[in-house]
Amino acid sequence: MSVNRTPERRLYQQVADQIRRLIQSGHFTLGARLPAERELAQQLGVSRPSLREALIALEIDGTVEIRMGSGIYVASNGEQKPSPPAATGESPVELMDARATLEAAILGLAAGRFTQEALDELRQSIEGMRAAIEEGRKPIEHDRQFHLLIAGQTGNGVMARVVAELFDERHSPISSQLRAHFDTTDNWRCALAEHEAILAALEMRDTPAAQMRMHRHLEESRRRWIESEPR
Amino acid sequence: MSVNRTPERRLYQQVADQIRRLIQSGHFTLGARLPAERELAQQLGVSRPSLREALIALEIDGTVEIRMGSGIYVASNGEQKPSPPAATGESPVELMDARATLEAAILGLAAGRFTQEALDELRQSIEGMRAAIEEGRKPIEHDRQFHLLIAGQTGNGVMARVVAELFDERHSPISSQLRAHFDTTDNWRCALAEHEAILAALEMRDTPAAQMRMHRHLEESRRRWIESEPR
DNA sequence: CTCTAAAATTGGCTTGACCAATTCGTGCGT
DNA sequence: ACGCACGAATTGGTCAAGCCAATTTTAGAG
Repeated sequence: MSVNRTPERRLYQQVADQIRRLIQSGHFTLGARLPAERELAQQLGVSRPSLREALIALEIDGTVEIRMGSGIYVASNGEQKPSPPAATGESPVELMDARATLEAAILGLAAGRFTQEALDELRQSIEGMRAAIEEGRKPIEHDRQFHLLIAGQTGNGVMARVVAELFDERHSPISSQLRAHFDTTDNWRCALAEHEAILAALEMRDTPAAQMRMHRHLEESRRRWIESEPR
Repeated sequence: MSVNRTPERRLYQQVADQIRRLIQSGHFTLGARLPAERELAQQLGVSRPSLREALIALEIDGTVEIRMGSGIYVASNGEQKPSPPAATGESPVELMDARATLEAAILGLAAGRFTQEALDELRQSIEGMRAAIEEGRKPIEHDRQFHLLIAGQTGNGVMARVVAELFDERHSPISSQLRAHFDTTDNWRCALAEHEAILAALEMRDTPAAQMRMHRHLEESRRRWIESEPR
């Protein structure tokens, strides 16, 4: 059962795939211990360092569990990570709805923590956005900064990361290319006005209003996105 | 700039983290080529096979791009996949706080959409969890199913994916390994009771109570996780 | 039958070597 | 002076062998 080597992929990837196939086919059962490194390398016809590289890939994706001195075990059900997240199959509607719900909740947490300095940073982001629009540029970075400044006020890196990831999905190079005509000056002006409304609510310490406005901003952004969809 | 070796983690993980830190600090800029393998191994004070193992981890998570004969390049913006939480310095506290806020918000959206069938599925998940606990097994899959059934009620794939990803970070193979003694039967019984309380609130159509209980469940889970941290 | 210690087995990491792909430098021709 | 081709150098890919450390297994003594 040697590895069928092909030049297109690195050997560790091919070995890792071979081991995954052996697990999926039942040759190695869940929870069972694999042959020792030296034995498995020999069976697969590769060197021990190459096998170790493959095992690292399998450890990272949760397929196996490696215990020094004991052996390599097929991870039990539930420890394997799901397939890498891909925005394929997920519509812009779902993405923007999720952002609306999640960012409104995050804003609710962050609202009580805004210092004057943080409000000033939001103001600067808005002014930068305004200047970019007037120069005919796309203020994507200012848009991103605005959302991340808010998420950052929670002091929670996980929330900030989730907001950043969802924002980047909204503005991934592929989705941006497919909707180049979406980024009109009028649409950015609308977004700017919505950011200003959010900041005004924060300055008034009106958390419910800020949340409602953030929710509305993202629903409006969704509408602008959908309406730009080619027909 | 040698790697500060610690016995708790594999050397390749420590080397990969060190390289990530060098990138984040600007020592290696985006798009730039890293020193050659032999040079970098020497700088970090490890062997070349150990460095290669680290590079595989970095290749898998999208941090670097490896080109045979040419070199190792820091992936440009947009190519980097989200980092595993341990690598980004995100604490379990932040992860669980984020889950508490986000899943309570998602539950608020989902609460009005629960059919009797969906409530029955939640009940089945709880019964399966109870049976697993009584058999001395870790009901991780039932735990995951419970949270994903709720997120799935929103009909929004993005929300479901975010919940799944955050759940899997909580239960990644690495974090599970480091806290093997966390998964006690008593702790799982507490989690089961909390799941039951959430379901009871949903059955009573009491959305605020369901949200409050979900929030409390995840804060309790965080407390159980933190208290299991070795001192 | 139990316990302890040694041996064996296992993974972790290193050194060193050779192969293959890419890049760079040099020399020659136009 | 520029372009092209070829060889050298540099780069990553893979391998063999060895030693260290943790865990498991086995054998012997009580």
